[in-house]
Amino acid sequence: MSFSFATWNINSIRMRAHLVLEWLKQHPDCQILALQEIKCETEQFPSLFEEEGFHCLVKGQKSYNGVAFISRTPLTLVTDHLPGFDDPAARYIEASINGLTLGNLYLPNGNSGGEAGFKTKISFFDALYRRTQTLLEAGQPFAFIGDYNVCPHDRDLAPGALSPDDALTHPKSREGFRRLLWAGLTDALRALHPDERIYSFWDYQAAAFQRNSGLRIDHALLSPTLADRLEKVVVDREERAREKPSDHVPLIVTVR
DNA sequence: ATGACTGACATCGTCAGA
Repeated sequence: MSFSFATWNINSIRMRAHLVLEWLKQHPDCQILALQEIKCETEQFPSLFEEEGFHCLVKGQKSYNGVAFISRTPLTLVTDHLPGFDDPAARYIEASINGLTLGNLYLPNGNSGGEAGFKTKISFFDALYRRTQTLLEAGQPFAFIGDYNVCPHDRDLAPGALSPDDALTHPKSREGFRRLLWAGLTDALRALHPDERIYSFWDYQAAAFQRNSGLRIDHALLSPTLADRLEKVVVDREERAREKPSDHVPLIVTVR
């Protein structure tokens, strides 16, 4: 018996609700999908999914950001913000389902807003580190899934895809990610595919997908007992070749 | 040196994304 969950930065749920619904129908084994950048207020989240029998938890805001879960079975809201991250942006929602806790996160990009913008990114990492400690102490299996806006290692980006001083490869961003690994979490994709060139994002510009000039910035970090149950990780690259796609593709994790 | 793609908006140029 296995359990699958997925994460997908959708870049506007209102523009791509049909893509998400089709994807859910094509992936009947995926129990729960975490979305980022829904780019709408909570009340504007498409009713389509509940009409189709799905259960949704949404934390939205006007214009930007916003995160949501779409689930085949009922799920329980744990929190709609990251404790200790003092910012009104809708970038985190946490739910429990079948004894598993899932944190759905959208980390700040960190390239805009100057020094303060980058600081916000680092303070999100600090709060996520503290959340990791809290959940580790609670002892339940958990995962943090979402758009981390970090290429953890040089093999996680195509050569030349970013300028050398980009916030996505900044040493402080990478340190924020590595601290979560030091705390005991497992990068699910790298646990099973340590060296493969796998990306989850391709820019809309300059034919980035055609040139495979991509980034691996969408990640699933697993708690120790969940990592022990890890079976499979798939990045659904095909989704980027569709009509009017998101610039990110889904990442699907299967555990026993 | 510039513009490139896309989405949202108290839209028709500007900001944010990564």
